[in-house]
Amino acid sequence: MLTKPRRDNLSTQVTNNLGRWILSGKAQPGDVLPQEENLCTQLGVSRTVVREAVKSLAAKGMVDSKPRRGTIVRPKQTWNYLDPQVLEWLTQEDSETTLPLHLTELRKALEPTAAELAATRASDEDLLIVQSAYQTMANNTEDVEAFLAADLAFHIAILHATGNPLFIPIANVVQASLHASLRITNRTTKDNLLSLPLHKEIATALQARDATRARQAMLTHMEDTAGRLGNYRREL
Amino acid sequence: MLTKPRRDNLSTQVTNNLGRWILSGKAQPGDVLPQEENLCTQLGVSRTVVREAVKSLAAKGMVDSKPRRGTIVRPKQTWNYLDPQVLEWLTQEDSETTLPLHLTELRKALEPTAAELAATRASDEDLLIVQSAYQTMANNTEDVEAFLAADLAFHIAILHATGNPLFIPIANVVQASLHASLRITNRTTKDNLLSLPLHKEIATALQARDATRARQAMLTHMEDTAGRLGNYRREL
DNA sequence: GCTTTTTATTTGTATGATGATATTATAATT
DNA sequence: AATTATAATATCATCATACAAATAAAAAGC
Repeated sequence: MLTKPRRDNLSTQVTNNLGRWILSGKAQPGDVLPQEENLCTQLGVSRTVVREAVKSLAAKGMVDSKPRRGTIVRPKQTWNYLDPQVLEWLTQEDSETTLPLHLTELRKALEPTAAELAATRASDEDLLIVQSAYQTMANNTEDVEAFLAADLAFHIAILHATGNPLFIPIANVVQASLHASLRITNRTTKDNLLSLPLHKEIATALQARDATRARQAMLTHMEDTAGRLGNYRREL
Repeated sequence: MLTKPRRDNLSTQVTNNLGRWILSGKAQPGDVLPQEENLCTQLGVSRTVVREAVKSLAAKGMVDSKPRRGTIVRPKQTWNYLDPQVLEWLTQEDSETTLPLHLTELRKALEPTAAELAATRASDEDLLIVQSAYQTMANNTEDVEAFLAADLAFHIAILHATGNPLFIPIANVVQASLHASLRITNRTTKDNLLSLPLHKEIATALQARDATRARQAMLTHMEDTAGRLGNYRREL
């Protein structure tokens, strides 16, 4: 079974180009982007496409357009860093350095609380999904890709089980973090075996609806992740 | 000095319309939006405008367009709940009920850690901004609007001082939370006087670069906020 | 029944024209 | 000379139209 190539449409491609361009720092906050017509000729697309791409970036808080003045890059404070595409662009620029640390830092702040909330609020169905994700992890310790996919599903299920929709976008952070773990730290089968019991403890605490224990278990997991990242960095 | 009315451009207006429409639940995940041409006639705008608005919503993870199938509302898991506009739309739907609780919950998870990180990493300039925001609060206890604006600046300064850009978008949550506090709980001058010392303690801890104390001070503040919200809800 | 081909529908892209608006430059006024 | 009012202009904003491409559904072929 093949996944269709189905390349992105033009405005998506241009959005990616411009997004990466900005994230790379080649266009700094305050800078004016080339005007529409120039972008058209430079990229070889119509104004329609350029405008739709710029609108997408504007929706992510990255640019702002006005007649006569042009389209400027907004200050970084307004960028939606938790947007999946922004994280992706950021990964391609920053993956070797501080991004993994920052991702882990945010997870450490949030996921223990998420686990705590989930322990008291999760529906039986939520717990089933957590359990099932854990099983998939356990069954795929040999396959790094499949393991990490299940790992992501595990954490997403917990975020979802908080019953607080505002926790949902943190899934993007988890995904970026796991992605970094795959790309940066040469993740091995052994890593999977080490992190498995940490997840089991989380799942068990949730099943027992023990909020304190769930928080602690998640915190342990996060500290392990941070620690492994630190080891990797020390090896450089 | 007047701020110009300067009404939003059409595509922004249409984005707001559609965004609110979806957040209100009148279009559920999986539903197909009216096709472009129909939206044009219904809203009395050109296809250009409709398409740019849809692209903005797509950038926030809320819809997805495909030829022949149309534009569908994506599952809520992909919505960027931390986007300022999404939060605004959400406020207009949900402000009376659970949203303020959810906002506070997220803040409680994040801001104590932010304060902890800020205590060790803040630049002298960062601390100056925190201090200055506190002063503005202290000078404006009588003016609820001005006080809350300074309150927001205070918390944003701390998020910024973490040195971790991923914490920045949480500013949107703080803003929505304070906005709710203004609209929902009939915030008074007395509330300002009560929350002032809590902020002072945070600022002092940061100044002393005492991470543990900063975390604790912020946690106390968050619990106070949550408590006040609880009191309000009990009065209903 | 299954696969392949055709068809119809909807979004995707291109282009040209016109409108609105913010900046800059100029002129008028004090 | 400084300030304010006016006009010019560059840029994005909007509209209208045409055609292309992609996809889901229907039809045809095996």
